[in-house]
Amino acid sequence: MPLPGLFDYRAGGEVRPGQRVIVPFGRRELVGVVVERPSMPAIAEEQVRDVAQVLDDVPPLPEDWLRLAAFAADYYQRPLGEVMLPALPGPLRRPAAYRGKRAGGGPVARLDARAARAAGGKRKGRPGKAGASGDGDVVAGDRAAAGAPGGAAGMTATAGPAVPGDGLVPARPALSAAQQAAVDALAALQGFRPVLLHGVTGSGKTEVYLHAAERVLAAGRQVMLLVPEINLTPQLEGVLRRRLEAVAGVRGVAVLHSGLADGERLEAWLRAVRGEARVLIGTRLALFTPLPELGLIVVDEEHDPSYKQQEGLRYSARDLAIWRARDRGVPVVLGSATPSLESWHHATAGRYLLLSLPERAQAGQLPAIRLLDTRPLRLEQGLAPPLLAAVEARLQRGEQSLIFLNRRGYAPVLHCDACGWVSGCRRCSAYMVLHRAVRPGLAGGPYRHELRCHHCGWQERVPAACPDCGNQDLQPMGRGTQRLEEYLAQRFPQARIARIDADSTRLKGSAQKLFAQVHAGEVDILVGTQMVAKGHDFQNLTFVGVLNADAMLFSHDFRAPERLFAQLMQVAGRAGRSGSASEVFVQTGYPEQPLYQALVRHDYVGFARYALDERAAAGLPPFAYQALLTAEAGELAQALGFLAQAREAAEAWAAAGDAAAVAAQPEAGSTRRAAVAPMVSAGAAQPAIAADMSRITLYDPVPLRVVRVANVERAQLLAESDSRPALQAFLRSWTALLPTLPGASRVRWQLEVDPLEI
DNA sequence: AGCACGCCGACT
DNA sequence: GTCGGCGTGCTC
Repeated sequence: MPLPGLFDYRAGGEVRPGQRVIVPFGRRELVGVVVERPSMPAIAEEQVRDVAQVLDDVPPLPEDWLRLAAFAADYYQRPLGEVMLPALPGPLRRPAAYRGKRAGGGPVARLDARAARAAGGKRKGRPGKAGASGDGDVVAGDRAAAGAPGGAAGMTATAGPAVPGDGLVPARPALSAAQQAAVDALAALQGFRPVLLHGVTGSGKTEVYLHAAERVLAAGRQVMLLVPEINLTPQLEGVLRRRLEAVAGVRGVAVLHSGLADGERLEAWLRAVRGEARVLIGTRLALFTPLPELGLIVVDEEHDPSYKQQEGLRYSARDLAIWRARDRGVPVVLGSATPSLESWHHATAGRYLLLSLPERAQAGQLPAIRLLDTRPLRLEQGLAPPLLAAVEARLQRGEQSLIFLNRRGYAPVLHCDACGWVSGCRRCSAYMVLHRAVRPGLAGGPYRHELRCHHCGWQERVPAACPDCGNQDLQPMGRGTQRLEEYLAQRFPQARIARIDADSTRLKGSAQKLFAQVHAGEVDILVGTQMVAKGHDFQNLTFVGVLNADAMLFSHDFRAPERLFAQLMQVAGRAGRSGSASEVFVQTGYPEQPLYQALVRHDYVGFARYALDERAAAGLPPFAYQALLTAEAGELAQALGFLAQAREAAEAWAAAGDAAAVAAQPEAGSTRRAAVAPMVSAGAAQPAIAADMSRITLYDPVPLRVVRVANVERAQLLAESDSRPALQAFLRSWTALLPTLPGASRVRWQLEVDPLEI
């Protein structure tokens, strides 16, 4: 349960840490994980209840899994149960799956029985071990045997042998010199080592991962490959699957992500845990899968914000991957064309091994990027004439164009020119966005559109007239992808136009369908939000136009420039994959900005240097460590009040100096304590704290940018330190104190460690 | 998180 | 008189 602490039960005999048990909990039964066997219960013995059943249908969760969970719980200041819960497949967490008549031994037994029936007795339930299962093993065995003896040097040199047969496995391209150097460097690694693989878009990072993976597989170890969003990139999944199945066997590759049904997820998890799957490809949640023979972790597109879970346990799968690699003593490869500034900082400081792929591997040249200064231009529906001309030229040549606009809907707001009314959400402090109506019933007003709040989901019909003054001529302000699509259709009537954004891909499978149309050449102009920026190779795409990039340039989030640069590099990278010369136009009113100047030069390194200088000067991450306390309440004053209490309590610690810390931590060595801070007389009833408060900065509580969402008002308080351990020590004491504050019962609060958005 | 208890408003 | 709203408290 997401409750602090552990619960003690009585169990006879052979119950070991890592085993799952069914236990009574209040009036219910729950699946629990045995964490430790204390000699004494923490509560009166007569209150201790009995374990109802010990489950042994899966191997006990290994020690390193328990360590990982304990670390994550401690680091992110969340209950251990809350970490473990989502880390296990659903069916393994439900006691009902084991009790009652139909259960028949539980979900694992049922799954195995089904698999045995499917195998039809030929392979009589031979427990899979070390890749020795499944039909693909004939190939796998041969390749593994070829590569294994004396290391895999023979395998990874130049172009590997093409895998014969089905034509599904693409011919293996010869490695570029840079790729080869990276592969060799990875081959030389032993034990824990973080590696940053910095490769421009199209430089063939995937190929490097694959070679590294093949070597590890040949040595009989397992590989974990994390990707940001597997649902959006079935293309990548297909490539990885086919290539790795050639080595690990058809059953040797498991894929794990949140889109799977319970049974599928359980099956993939089991295959990984049992060692049948040699490669695990997955999204952030896959990080928590036990892998008995883990030999390598790869984090692809390591800068991607999707690695940060944004609800519940707000963990960073990339950061935990590095922790896990260290714990297991294996290398971890972080790959990106635009590494996070955190990773880049580590790499340039020598803490990570930096490997670079500076050129595109295949024919494709990097596209020429040009900034369109919009200030002197007259725009047509937000589009600069040179950009329209570039699209026109592509149409003439039968090539594809992509227009990138990171704003969905028709227009960001509806406006009354007569009185100044704007379409605000009644439940949020945000504008209602004008959308093309999906449900005709909602379509009223002059536009056959509807208004939608992107924060709370509220929808309503477009008013026929201004609610304040009755003016019947309400105007959409600004533009989103729908309006852009509409204009382009009118401007280029002969063109086939597709729009890819969260709205056009809401239905399952529709994203794949739209992408397939683009790949098949059935689309001339593609309009899209950031969804189109990731991962896709559009062979016939020779032009990318970027609109409204400046909006992000001036966001108040200090990470906005980093995200913008990464996004622009990514979207620019969609062009020119086939080798024909291609162009990227970025419309901006600020072409002199260093970010844009670096973009034109494809100069990540220059951008990173500039951005890191700014971060250092401002004392921001990666030069500082942060935690964000957020409070929600019916009224802003309550949220702010609670945060003020939280801050005052911490400041009282600081005022009391370290004396209380001395009292709180008798086990700490006295010399060390004396060195940390001078002794100050302890206040009479100061709560104890075991942190060096002189290294903690607490900022003023402030309302969130969108202060009200669904009638809840929100505020936040930032805590910062130049020392991660100091921050951690402070957070431990703070989270213990927060529930005892008088304002705590009036708000919902939440602490986020290493927040991505502030 | 559930699930109980518990104490005040709209129905049969 | 009863169903049911969600505030508060507990779960070894």
